[in-house]
Amino acid sequence: MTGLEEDQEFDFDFLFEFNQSDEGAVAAPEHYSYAPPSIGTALPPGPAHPSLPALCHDLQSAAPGMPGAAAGQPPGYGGPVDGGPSGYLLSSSHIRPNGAPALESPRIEITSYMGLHHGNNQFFHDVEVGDVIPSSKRPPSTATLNLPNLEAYRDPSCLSPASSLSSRSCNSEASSYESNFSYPYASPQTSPWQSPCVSPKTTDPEEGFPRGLGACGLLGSPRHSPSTSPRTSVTEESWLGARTSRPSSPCNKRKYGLNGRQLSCSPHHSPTPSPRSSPRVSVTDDTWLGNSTQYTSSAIVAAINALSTDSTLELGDGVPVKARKTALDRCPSVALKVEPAGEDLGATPPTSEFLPEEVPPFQHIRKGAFCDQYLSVPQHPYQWARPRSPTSYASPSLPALDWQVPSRSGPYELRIEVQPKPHHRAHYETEGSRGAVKASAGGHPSVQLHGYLENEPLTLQLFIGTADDRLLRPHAFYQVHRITGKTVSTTSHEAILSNTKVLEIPLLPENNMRAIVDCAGILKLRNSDIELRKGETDIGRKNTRVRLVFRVHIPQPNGRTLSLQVASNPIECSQRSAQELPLVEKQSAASCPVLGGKKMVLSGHNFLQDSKVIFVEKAPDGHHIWEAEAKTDRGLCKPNSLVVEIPPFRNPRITSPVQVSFYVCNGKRKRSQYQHLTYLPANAPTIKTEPADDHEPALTCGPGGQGLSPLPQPRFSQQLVVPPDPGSCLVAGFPPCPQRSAVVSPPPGTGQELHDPSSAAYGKGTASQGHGHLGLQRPAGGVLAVRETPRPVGVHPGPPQQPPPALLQPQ
DNA sequence: TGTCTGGAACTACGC
DNA sequence: TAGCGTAGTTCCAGA
Repeated sequence: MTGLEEDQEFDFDFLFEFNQSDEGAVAAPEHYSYAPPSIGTALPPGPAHPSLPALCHDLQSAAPGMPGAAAGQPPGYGGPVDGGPSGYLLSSSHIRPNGAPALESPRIEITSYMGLHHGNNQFFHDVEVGDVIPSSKRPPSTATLNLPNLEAYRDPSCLSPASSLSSRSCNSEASSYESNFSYPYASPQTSPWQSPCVSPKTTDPEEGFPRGLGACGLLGSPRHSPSTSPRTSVTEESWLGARTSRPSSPCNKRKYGLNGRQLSCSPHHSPTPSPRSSPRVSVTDDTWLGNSTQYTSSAIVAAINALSTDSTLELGDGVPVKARKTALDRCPSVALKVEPAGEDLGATPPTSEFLPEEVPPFQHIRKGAFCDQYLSVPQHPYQWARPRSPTSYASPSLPALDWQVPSRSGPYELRIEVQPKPHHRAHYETEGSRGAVKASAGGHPSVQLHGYLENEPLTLQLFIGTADDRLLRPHAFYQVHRITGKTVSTTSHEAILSNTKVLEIPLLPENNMRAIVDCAGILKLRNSDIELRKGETDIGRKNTRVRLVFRVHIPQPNGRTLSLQVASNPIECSQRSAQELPLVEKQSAASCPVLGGKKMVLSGHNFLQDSKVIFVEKAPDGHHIWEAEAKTDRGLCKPNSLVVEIPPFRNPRITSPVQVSFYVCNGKRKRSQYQHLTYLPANAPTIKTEPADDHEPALTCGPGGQGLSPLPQPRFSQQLVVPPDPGSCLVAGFPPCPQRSAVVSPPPGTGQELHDPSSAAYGKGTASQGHGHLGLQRPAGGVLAVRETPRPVGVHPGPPQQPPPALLQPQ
């Protein structure tokens, strides 16, 4: 039993409206910053209100009442961990913000992970769970989150035969470990860790295995190296036995129940146990091993997810548990070889630079676990240097990847200048790279940080995020893939944050803080591998849209760090979808008089003569209240353009704008994503609708303007919400906030120009969809950082809820 | 030779 | 339960 970051246990189950652009970012009137605990502790608890002064976004360490913070310990994951039981156990008197009694918190039992417990790790000298929670009170199954072993989440027998080293990236073989481990990464500005740098061709398990992992029995595994291509590794073949020339394609194909969950395991399922924990759910993944010092929030996220899903599932509520036989009986034979420090990129500070407490032993392990994925890139003038200010980036309070971070704050704005193409065929691990994501007009996407006048370079982080109706978060089935080669001009660097591969790209002042992202591809992970991860509830089937999510952390003079984030337009990554599904890139109108009749030109792909355009009005629960087929001008129909006549709305007497959706249908199951259009009252002044382009601001009546983006943005969750009454949507629970009418969509890729900081609060717009509840952080800068636990609220068993008073503000 | 890319075969799943 | 369509995954081949 080892210490577990208790900060994972905090349940940010407070529901706030949030403001997020359709770019997946949230505009912020104030700095979204991360401050030392001292700042946060000074913040009095209070209602989340946008008018509040800048609040410290420092969930982990800044929360008054949080043990770690109270103890005045240094910021870090260890802070809350040291807090003792309070972080784990929910007071029986604890009441959720919405008034609902909190469920008794499940406990998490962390199985000892041999070789990883180390006194130097701040995690491991903390209070152990076992010390806090009597074993008798621990649910035997539900709350027991096995520590991850090094088993891949995919069937080793289906290891990537990819010949491309570059394709063996994050979640290829090596990625299996990433799903279980995290490591602090080297960042030019932030990370005190050097870049993991291991020969991608390392194949010798024994040589490559970190010592600590050896304790897990992995060294004895007959399994092959994760970095060893099946095409080249005789050893692997020998271990795996003869593979068919065409391996049963979806080795772990799963049957989906009505709810998409696995009903049964195919007999063809790989005998290889799936990874035992979801990186997004398992405490063991994110927190236990990983983000020891930097991403406490991720740990919390993982814990919340784990408790809100896994626990529920395993508590016997009838929800099938996604699990296969675990890897207890077999471990992947992986080749993990730690390269000499500083090799990567030449300028990465060697590990030895760091104090022991900065680099817990398992960091080496972690690093080694992923070394295979790190490929050398051409030297670049920009050097990945040690962070100039440890306080600015060693902060553990950087937002987790699934936190909603604004794209603009103060003078700064992170903006996608060139959006990626709406289609990019992701490659599998078994394939070679399919190249970098490109821009529609050629070239590559570019991102620029505006308002930054310093001479210090920054790091642009890139990861693959979701593009569904829920809050932006790292995509479980896709990972960013670093592209290298002659055609790549941008230096990049890989890191793993909370089981998500992050590409780090320098933002250089000499380039006007602009980066051309020509080094980012997209790797597709097999659905079966991901879905079978413990606690993973997302399904990969037809979940093929992603977004590029860019982040930058800007050190502030006061020692805080300002984080900005912006997400690209959705990218369809499926080959089939790209070939068959209609895609609406642009629409010429974002609104229309209620009586309809207006012509609208749709631009996109895969339009057919018999394509239909269906307008629908959705109820909050998703049901269609109204449907109408628009008249299409077949004569003007082209594969990439479609002219339709907007049908009249069902109710011609509306008094306020009503947003509806529409999609192009090429036949059964061949529908485009929803686009949006706003019906205006007959007597309402006409809102001029200009031909849309990717940067055209949306109209003010909801995400209808999203239709201007190549793909519709999530309807409820990703927008910027400006409630008419700022407080009306801040009540606990899901308020009857007029989301649609109050939603303002910023122009794609440009942040939140329409954002009204004075009235906006960050909340969750997906309430009606019940996708999850919010975890809310109140940043010191006054901006509420919101995250969503992407799990159904209804089955939330109630993780230990110890909301930091200063961070979670019940209304 | 290695990478990128398009296409299609193969398999599993759902209806 | 078989057939069919759809979707995911893998492989092939050419640029």
